[in-house]
Amino acid sequence: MAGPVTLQDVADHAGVSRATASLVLRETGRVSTQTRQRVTEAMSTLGYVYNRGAASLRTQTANTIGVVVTHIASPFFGEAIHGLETGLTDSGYLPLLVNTDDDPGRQQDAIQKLREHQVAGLALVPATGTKPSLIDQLRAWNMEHVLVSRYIKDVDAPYVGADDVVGGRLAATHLIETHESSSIAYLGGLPAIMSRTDRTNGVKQAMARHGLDPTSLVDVPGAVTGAGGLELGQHLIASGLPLPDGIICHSDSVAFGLYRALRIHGLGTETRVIGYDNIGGAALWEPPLTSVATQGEALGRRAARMLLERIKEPGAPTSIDKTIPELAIRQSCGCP
Amino acid sequence: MAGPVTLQDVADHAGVSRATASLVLRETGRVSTQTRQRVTEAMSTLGYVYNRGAASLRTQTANTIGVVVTHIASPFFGEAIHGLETGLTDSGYLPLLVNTDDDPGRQQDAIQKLREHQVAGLALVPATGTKPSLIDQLRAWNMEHVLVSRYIKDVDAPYVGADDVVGGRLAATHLIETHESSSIAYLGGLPAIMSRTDRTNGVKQAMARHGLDPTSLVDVPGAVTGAGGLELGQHLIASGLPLPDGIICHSDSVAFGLYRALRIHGLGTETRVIGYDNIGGAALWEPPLTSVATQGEALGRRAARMLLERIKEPGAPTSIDKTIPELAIRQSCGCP
DNA sequence: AATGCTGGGACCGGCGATCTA
DNA sequence: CTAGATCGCCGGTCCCAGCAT
Repeated sequence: MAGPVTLQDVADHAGVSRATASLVLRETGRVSTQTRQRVTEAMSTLGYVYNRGAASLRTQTANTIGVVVTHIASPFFGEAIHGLETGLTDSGYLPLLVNTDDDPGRQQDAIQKLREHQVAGLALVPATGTKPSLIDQLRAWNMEHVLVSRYIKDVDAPYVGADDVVGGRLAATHLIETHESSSIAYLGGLPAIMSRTDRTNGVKQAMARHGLDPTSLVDVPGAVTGAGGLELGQHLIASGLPLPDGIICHSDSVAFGLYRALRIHGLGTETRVIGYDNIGGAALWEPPLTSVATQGEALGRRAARMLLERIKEPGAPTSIDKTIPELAIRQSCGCP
Repeated sequence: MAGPVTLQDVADHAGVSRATASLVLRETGRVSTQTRQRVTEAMSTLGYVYNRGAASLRTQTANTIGVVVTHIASPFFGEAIHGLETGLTDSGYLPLLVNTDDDPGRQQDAIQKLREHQVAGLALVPATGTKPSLIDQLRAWNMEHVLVSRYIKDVDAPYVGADDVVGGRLAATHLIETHESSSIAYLGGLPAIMSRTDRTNGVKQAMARHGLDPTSLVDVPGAVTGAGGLELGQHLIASGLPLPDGIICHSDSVAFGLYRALRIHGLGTETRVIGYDNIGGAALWEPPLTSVATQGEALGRRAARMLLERIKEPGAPTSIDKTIPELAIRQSCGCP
């Protein structure tokens, strides 16, 4: 009646010792078929449930992974988390999920908590303003970790993400080569994050290669959300300056917001727009949104794989996995 | 060097017993200020980390909650998970997240795993085809649970969701009263889920009340995704029948897909559309999408609250929390 | 004698090195 | 050499006894 069924109960019921029951449980060691069967039977008749916490305590290993994310509800991170979850559970791990709302303080608290839970590793989308010392801490704590989708300047840490320089270049090159854009804007994204710097650098590279002045890039940082895109779009229009020929948005959501702003002012078809991440909704947008495909779900799966490899091989050198994105060309860029 | 710092190490360093150190840790019992300080100091100089697993083993209580979801990356569940995570972490709990892809088998596996982790409770979006016996099991296992956003027919279980009958009625009433729709379709959503039945019933109620034949409802079940909406929309158009005056979609994503289908055939403004859930992107859509607001994030927070209450008071009677949704009126329904 | 603090040691539920028949 | 048993251990928690005031 009272308390859970323990391995001792199973052993008693089967007339063997705890140790033997444990061997049966883990399908290891040498146990006769008869004994094995008796134990297995006892387990099911008693309704035994393995206590992973007790085992973890003894073996000093956990099968949980901390997943710390800045914006749990954003479409892109939704896809990335999906891939991460798949990769982890496929290997018998379980993610402990925490949202930081991009606040380094909450991030620190979260990591502390996860440490108390003795997670086997940490997949981290670092909040803007994360100090390099965090990585030093993680290393000092022997906490295996992988940064996902955002990295920290001049810090040597395992990383999985898209190659954002290429992403920016791809988008700009298409606008310039195919659509003869001569003035370009980059809209949205917090200025402090490296992926934004990389992308704008990629854009500038493309501009320079095609004889455009890179300093002419209209660089408008801001939130990464749809609301952010709307606001930035309103600003851009209200500035009174002529609209850039091509606008590259920091995310598809920003592009959606931008379109709302354009439409409010009857400018829905006045410029060419490219989004970023190619989330599921991009293809349904009107006009169907051309977007730099970073493949969130695959990215999440790769992050899981890298993290699990590092857990298996703790001494491994830090590896960087920057996938080359592709441009999903649709109509918002002006293509027919 | 070897192994983690334990409470014993802290006690030794501070010159007290483990028990005393433990009292300091938990800020309970009577410990002199001096002793407390010495212990606290020892903890920080040694870099002590609380081992929650060990504590959980002894106290037979966990502070993790299983969160089992059908579609981790869908915008609506993203918002709901966000609220859930907020509610849980605010109370010192941590969510163990598992995705089922709407597969009851994977769901069963997931719950088994979570049981082995001795989670304190379970927030479950039941996969379609979940048998009522699952709830019996949960009860027999003394596993506190709350169903989120989907419930199971004729099963008495704690539930947090929107009142879908009202939701359906709200949408249909608006189409009929304000826009004089006389033919209505309900698009998307798996036929087996109760929330869909509730919504279509609400729609039929509204039709009957306004002198329309409820059996004339064009009922088109299907996937809840944007791709699903696109496919169903294509079908609807290809059927050659005249387009219904008003189309209520099972989710905003379905509505997005439907619009793509309409636009492919140049019918983008030929009917009135209402979505469901009012996700963040609905307001940005062209035309801005009228949608039944179920408030995913608040729903998640309420689910967390109910679950935590049940954990605190295990004997409590099952409560049902059906929030009355509101209609977020924009332009897709034909409003100016 | 009562009160306030601290120490000893038995747990929780598995694991695994060592030992026995 | 094999099937199986013994028992201490992982790192906290908490009851109970002890000791100082």
